[in-house]
Amino acid sequence: MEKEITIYDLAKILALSPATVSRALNDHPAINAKTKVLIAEKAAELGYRSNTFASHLRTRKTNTLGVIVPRLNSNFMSTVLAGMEEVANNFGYNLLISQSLESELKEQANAKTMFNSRVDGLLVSVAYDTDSFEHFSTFINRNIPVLFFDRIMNHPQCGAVIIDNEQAGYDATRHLLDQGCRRIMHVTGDLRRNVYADRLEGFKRAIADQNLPTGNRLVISTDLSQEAGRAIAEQIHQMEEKPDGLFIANDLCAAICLQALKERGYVIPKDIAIVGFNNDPVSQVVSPQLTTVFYPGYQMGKTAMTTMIGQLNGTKLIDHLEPIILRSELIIRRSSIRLEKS
Amino acid sequence: MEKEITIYDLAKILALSPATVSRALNDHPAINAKTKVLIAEKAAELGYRSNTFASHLRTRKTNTLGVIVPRLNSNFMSTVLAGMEEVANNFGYNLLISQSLESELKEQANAKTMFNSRVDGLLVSVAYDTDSFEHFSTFINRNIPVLFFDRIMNHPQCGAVIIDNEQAGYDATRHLLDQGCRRIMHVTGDLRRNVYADRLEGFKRAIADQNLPTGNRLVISTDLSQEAGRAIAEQIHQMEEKPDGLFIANDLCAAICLQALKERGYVIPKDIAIVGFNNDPVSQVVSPQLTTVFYPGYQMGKTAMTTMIGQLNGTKLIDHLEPIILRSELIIRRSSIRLEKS
DNA sequence: TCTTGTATTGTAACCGATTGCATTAACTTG
DNA sequence: CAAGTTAATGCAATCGGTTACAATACAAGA
Repeated sequence: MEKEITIYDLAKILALSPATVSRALNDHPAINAKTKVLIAEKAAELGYRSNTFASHLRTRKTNTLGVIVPRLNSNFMSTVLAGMEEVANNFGYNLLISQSLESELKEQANAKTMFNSRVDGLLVSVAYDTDSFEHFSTFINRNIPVLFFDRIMNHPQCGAVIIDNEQAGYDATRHLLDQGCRRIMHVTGDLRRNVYADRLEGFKRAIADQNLPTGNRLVISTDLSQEAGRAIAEQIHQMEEKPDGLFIANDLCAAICLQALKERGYVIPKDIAIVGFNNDPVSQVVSPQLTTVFYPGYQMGKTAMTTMIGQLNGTKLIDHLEPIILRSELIIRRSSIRLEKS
Repeated sequence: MEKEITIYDLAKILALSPATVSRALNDHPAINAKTKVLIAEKAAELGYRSNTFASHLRTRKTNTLGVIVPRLNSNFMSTVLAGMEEVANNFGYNLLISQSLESELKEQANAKTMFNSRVDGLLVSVAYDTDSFEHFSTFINRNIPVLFFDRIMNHPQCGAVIIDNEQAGYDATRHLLDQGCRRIMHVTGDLRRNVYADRLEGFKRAIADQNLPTGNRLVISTDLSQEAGRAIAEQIHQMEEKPDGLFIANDLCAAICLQALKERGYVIPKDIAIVGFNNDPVSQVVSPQLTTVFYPGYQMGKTAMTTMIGQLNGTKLIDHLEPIILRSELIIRRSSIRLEKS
């Protein structure tokens, strides 16, 4: 079990040439079926494993895909990754995963690492504060496919997998309106990110549909952190005209806010109805349980990876790059129910 | 920006030999400082990037480390990974991350992939149901270092980074006892895993210290899932002699259980005091907030990675493999406070 | 001046798999 | 039976760095 054995060893033992061994192992049609079996058996017996570096060096393919996400520690992201991994594994691809920790700088560094590792493709959900596209152009210029998911950048040569955030924002807001809310506040993230900008659009459309004022006074852009949740509660507490509905674009932030509001004596949902986003486990743990939007993470991961691999194999056309839109769904729980169903 | 340039190109342009270029780029001492600068500048100018495969093929090192974790989607794990990534990046290592999803089979498949990718080292937190060590021996046999963290396997040739779970279990239980609990139930995971077995030991020691019976009737082994949390609440509800304290080895499970108990009319902590484990964000979102044990995830990731890289560089002795024990800390919150401090 | 030492650079053989271009053997066909 | 096919295998160059072992140049010491 010590020395690594190569196709040359196999060739020598079987009195064949390395070329034949190589072809046999790759199931090349020109090789006799019996020879293939013979070689395969010997390879298994001796514990042969292909040296991927020699192979990559020669073929100029790494069978490795890079994935850059803002953070790993959300239920959503790790579910996405599980989906990606499943598909990637099935197709014999490895995943090089890294987190940008919501910083463009780190994201650039990660991209550079991926580039130097010569990934065959890159899947990205961009950081909070990313403005530049430059660290991705590097890939585009070398014809390495880049696919965005969830938090996307618009670029004609990049694919994208998303949910319909505008519609989800609309549905969430509409639900609050249906529950009788007339003064709805929306807490969102960085509006450079499509997910937040789109949800805001949906929010505005729902408000406008009811002929209510759509001013920006009730829209607050934060980093959606736990601290932000607390700060929002405090801010509401200080307001003269308090909102009666609250749509927060992140469950954990919403849950913390909900709790902080309760501590200040507000009754949820009577005083303020709340809707979150993502269907994170926390949404089921707060009381009252949080109404939220289900995000199909696993599906998103699978779809993104399938698309990427399809593109690499040339199965999918490279120029057909309409974003792929997955379905999300409003999950209604007690934090927003003010009217019993008639 | 199209063609990849190599050290041969650089050599030709600068009228030097490839060997000199290679050495210069690797900062070899034998190369004249001025030559180095010259080469470095030209390399930068032309956008040269080293072909890692050629390099790996020759050096038989991949500069890639494998990480296998049960799941990515816990606050704890992603924090650990962030710590690992930081250190790995600093030392120029890449990370190949995969999740076993708590299944030994998947873990074995992951290990195999890692092996075939020729990782220089492997960091593992083992799955729930892993019994066999075989998929790790493969590495040991080839002298590839394996380091366990958090959920470890005992093996003389493997390093380990853990917290003192026994002590943490003791502290948690002791706290409940100090709050007047006399009938404490412990909900734990698979006892083949050190983290759960050790916490149970601590639990038993604390109970025994008070001369209370340490029978196993009040110890329940589950998968610590959300469903398990609900099931436990139901089970307690059915019991004749109900516990007055509950120590659950996982925050999310504990939070769900707490809520389910509340729904059945129990008052927390008056009827039942509850302590969780991990200091997951959910612990701050339930009400009352959950007493828990802080787990130094980031630190654990950094320590594990530093140890691994030290071993690879030969800085650390390979046979000095005492487990490294990090400090954890009981965080007391309202879910367990029955006696005001005197 | 000749020898020895030091600093710097070059030569060429690897690492292990892949693949275009033969080559050989076996089989058809006229 | 010769010529032409087809099937199976081999030869050798290639991918791009790395590194043991020279080779060269120049300075210092004898």
